[in-house]
Amino acid sequence: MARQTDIRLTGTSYVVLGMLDWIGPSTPYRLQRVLEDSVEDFFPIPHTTFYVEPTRLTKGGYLKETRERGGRRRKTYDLTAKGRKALSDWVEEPLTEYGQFRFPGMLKIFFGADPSAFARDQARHHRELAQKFEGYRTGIKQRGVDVPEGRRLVLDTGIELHRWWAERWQHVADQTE
Amino acid sequence: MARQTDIRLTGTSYVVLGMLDWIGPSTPYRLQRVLEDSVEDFFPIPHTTFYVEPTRLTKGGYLKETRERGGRRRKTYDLTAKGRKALSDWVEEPLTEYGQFRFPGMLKIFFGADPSAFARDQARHHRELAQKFEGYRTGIKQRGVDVPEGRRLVLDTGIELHRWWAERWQHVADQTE
DNA sequence: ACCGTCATGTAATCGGTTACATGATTCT
DNA sequence: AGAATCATGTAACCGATTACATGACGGT
Repeated sequence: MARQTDIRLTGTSYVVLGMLDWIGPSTPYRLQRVLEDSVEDFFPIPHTTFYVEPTRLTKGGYLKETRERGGRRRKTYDLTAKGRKALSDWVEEPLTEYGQFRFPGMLKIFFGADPSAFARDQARHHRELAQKFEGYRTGIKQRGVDVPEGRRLVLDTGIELHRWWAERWQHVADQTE
Repeated sequence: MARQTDIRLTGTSYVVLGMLDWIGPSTPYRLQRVLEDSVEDFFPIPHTTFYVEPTRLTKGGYLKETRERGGRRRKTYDLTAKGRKALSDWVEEPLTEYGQFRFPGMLKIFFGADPSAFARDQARHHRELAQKFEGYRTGIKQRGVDVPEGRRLVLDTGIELHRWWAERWQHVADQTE
């Protein structure tokens, strides 16, 4: 077995582990695309991180990497036993953190910016995201796919959340113009 | 004038600049305390960063630092003209980013955790925060303090947001036990 | 055959975080 | 006087981001 370095597992790490467990062996690109359509809302990750983080995880022994011979010479990652174990440990562990928000717009308003300059655009953004995920939900329902309760719950929350923010920004826009 | 290093201004930088503009010359500790009671919700920052970031900003020429002689030898920071300018530029600039969420709890649920283990606690957390900020709002109203519209708006949004999340987690708790 | 975009990465930087430490003040 | 907690910092690490770059593929 290759020498392993000790690495710390971060939220990002668990996203990678979790997604590999969910969708099976994947390339960084695929991980990124699937993230966009699933939990990006609750844990955004830039695309390059998917080329960096799996390397780390491989060094730590949580993943194994295989590389395509020809063509794009893609790297594909898969969970090792250690990776699978780490993931399920994390899932079982009690949750110690609370959610966080990062809203530069609110910051700007707080420090004096005029919301009417951007509130409408922010509203549109959240409305679009709500619609996108609603589309997924409808698709799932129509095709009668069996989705685990947890995932349904997260999807629902995402939809409601974006709706809420869309309304909120709309409210701000209406009030301030 | 002291030699200035070029530094990039981040969200954190603008929080520091904005708060100094708002509450006047302050120590790191004070900045941190005031943050907790204001925009922490929309931009969380750990306490040590308030001892580091102002140093950076001072190097960049955005702040000036004065140090207490005796006692705790506190450092107090204040805006320079450059700092004030940077802040107002940022306030005027169009907003290019959208809000982000980071909810490890949702992540865990998505990857299979049992929400009933922590949903109730998460709900309590958000309920408490909602109450805390409601307290501020009531206080402001009762004392008839004149708060700029933007700040009122952000405060309101914070309250509603935490209420929403409290209800949401409560809903999750009720559904899954 | 060319063009656009899809896809895949590397390298370097640096901001944020963690871990550690200790002095000052307040409370009992 | 002693305990508790309030307050103030430093140092080092490292994960995430930014900037850069280029090859593969699909469409026309």
